[in-house]
Amino acid sequence: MTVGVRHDDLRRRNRALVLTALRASNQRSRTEIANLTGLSNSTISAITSSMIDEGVLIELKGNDSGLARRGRPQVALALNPKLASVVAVTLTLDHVSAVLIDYAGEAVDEDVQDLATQELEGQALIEAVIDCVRRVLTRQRENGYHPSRIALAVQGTTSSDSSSMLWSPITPDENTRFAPALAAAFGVPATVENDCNMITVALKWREPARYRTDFFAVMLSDGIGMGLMVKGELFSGTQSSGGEFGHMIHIPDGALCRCGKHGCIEAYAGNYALIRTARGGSDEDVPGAVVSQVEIEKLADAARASDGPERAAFVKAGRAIGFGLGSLFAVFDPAPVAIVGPGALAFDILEQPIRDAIARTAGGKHSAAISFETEPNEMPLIRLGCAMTALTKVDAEIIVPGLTTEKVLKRRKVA
Amino acid sequence: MTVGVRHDDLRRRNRALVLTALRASNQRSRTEIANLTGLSNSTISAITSSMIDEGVLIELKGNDSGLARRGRPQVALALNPKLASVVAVTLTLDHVSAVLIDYAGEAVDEDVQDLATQELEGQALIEAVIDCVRRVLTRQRENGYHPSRIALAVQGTTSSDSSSMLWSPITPDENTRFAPALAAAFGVPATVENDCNMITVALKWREPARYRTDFFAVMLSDGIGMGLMVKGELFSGTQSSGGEFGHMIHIPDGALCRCGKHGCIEAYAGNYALIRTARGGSDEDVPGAVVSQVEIEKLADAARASDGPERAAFVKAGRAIGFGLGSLFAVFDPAPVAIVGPGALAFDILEQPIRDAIARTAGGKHSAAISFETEPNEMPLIRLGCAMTALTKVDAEIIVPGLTTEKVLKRRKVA
DNA sequence: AAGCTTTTTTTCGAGCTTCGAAAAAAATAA
DNA sequence: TTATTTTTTTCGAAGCTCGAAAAAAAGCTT
Repeated sequence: MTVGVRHDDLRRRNRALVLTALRASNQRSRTEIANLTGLSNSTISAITSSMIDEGVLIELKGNDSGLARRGRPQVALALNPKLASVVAVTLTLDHVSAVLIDYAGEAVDEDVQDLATQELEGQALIEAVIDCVRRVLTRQRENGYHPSRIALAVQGTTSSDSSSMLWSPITPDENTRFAPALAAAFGVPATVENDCNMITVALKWREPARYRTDFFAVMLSDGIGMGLMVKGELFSGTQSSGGEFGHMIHIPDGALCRCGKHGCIEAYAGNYALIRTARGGSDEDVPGAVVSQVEIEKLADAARASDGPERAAFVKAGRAIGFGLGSLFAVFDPAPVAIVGPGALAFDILEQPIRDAIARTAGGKHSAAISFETEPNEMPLIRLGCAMTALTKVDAEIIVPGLTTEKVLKRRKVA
Repeated sequence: MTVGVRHDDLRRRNRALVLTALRASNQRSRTEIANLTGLSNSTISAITSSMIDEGVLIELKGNDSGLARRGRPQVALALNPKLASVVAVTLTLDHVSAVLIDYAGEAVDEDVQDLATQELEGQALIEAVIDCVRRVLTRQRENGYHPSRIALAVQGTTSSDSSSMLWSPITPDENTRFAPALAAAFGVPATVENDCNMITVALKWREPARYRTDFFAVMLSDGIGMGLMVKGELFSGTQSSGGEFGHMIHIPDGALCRCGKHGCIEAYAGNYALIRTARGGSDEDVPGAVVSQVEIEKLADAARASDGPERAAFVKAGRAIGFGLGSLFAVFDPAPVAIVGPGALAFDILEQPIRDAIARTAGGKHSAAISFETEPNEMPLIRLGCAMTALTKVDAEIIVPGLTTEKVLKRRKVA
């Protein structure tokens, strides 16, 4: 049963609203916040003034945005970048990167490292990630940054409690418990999230006009991932990160997938599948090593040039993706689709087969109306999603009224 | 942007909590409600006493539940059945029924009518539904029932604003705008909902222990429907009722479906598909008329008796359902499944093929652990779901503090 | 049967919070 | 320098929840 609403919950909620308004756009005046939230000016005044005292917000002075109007000028409020910081870590095939981000969402410093992820056992992988984070932190310690959270994004399935990477294509190890290890190493809470989910979160922050309430983010790379935004909320699985679009079944008992099962969408549309098909391999050929981006680009160029086996491979892939989307649309209803990742570079070849397939499904009733946007470079999105996920959690601690920021931060240190 | 929380929202929320607690179990004392909601005894006392004044709640006196304990006895509170009423209407193939339900959720009177739905145009169908409702109401008017809402459940897709039936197998008409017509005829708000969604809602009310937060309700009948409960909320589509499990693609460009597309799950597992397959028809045969339940029972008996074409038909159907569930599990993660409707009577033949197929998918990792419960009789569930949906909406009007119940009811009359 | 114990329910004052109105502040316009 | 306009703060009123205390309503004891 949901628990009753007490009096301080009210203040907490409204503090959260103020924080959200400022996260969505770097700076806002009290009056703007009042209009945005529907709360009265006096309430916003009370809330912001206590948040300024706590060091959560700062006034941006001497910041007249050009136009000089009559009347007392609005004074812009902003999140205090020095209040806290978080580390957004991204672990992909052969690379790990850690970015230190201040409370206002600006990147402070970054460390990128090559890593033979496929040859690293779980513990070694964890340590490599920790090292990467440590490098940024030692470099920035003198500047007074003590991050209060670490968010890691990985390719692969993660647990719904954000503690473990359950399975990933980038390493043989299973159920790697990143979160506890990172938490222990740095004395702050840590989470592991699925990369596609982070992309989905990021799209909403970056382009709220286009990606508002309902959309699908499909990641085309070696594997096929997906993130779903449904009714304005990230839709994750009930037990895991969910959204394993690549492992919906395209052809029952069909082509061999990297996951060991047969007929998954990925077994037709993943990079390895494209290569397998284009080179005339059998559907039963065991998925090979990870394909370089250059190779896929060559394949795409060949497909564009002539109607040979390369083009057939892309058509087969598009067909798998299209029928999969059609099935999804039957359950969720049609919604805009963002095609993210390297595969977006070949979307010109994929689009028609995808649309043709969707049109052959009941779910794709209005297939022509479905919008596809492409975004080949997924890394900035993953980082943004990670950063916003972590910062939103910091916000959740800060909104507790009566608890001064120092207390919040101290509590973190102890934990 | 979410709107700020004002002071009276607080009271409204807590009133809602009290109402929910009483809806979930017929009667509860103030102390029980306080413990359940986490609110203080004084608050519950204040809220319930004003709700009693408003006529929303009543005290059940002289109702000592046997055990005589020391101390002042708890006095049971209950929803006042006379406060309001709703009509739950169910429109299925060849039948329409309307049940008058009091505010406490008890059925008062019912009208059932045979109806040649497949031969009725939209307007005639609407009028038949209106007539059915009118019969119950005129019969009960002398007893002082003036329902404040009408909820209609139909087989088929409905719009997400609950105003129209977009498509249904029971009638050739499309986009039948039931809700405005019912609202106009009776002067109260009306909604149209998908039957499977109502079943899903009902399962949660009826067996909260088993069907709590995440489960799938699959309806096996002439068509294949589904309702999803995800994280404790009914999951409906963004534009329509969604959850069109039957029209996820099983075999791309496969068997001809009733919807006109090819390869839908329904084209293998719907009643018409079972008959088509068992009788050695081609996958391209146009789906025939609606199959009687008797005929399907005969088919099931034949399948049980010997390993002939009938059993092959059920295996093919189970395989389609299983692969579909596997794809769903990839997106939502595995969850309990309730098999509802006439098809549940043949579940003994279907279960093994379903489990076999699920086990062949990545989503069905733990296929053996997935629980299936069967419930052949769907009508009571549809009605319960309808009733609870309507009553919950009545609750939402009643919780507005300061607005006396008379005002709420008067407002309804005017509207 | 009267008083005691136990449990539930109500009453009452304190402490928050939000709101509207009025006041104060800070700029431009005249 | 004064008037005007707009933003922000201040202040009192009203509403809500809470804890403590009081009242109510039963069984238990002697």
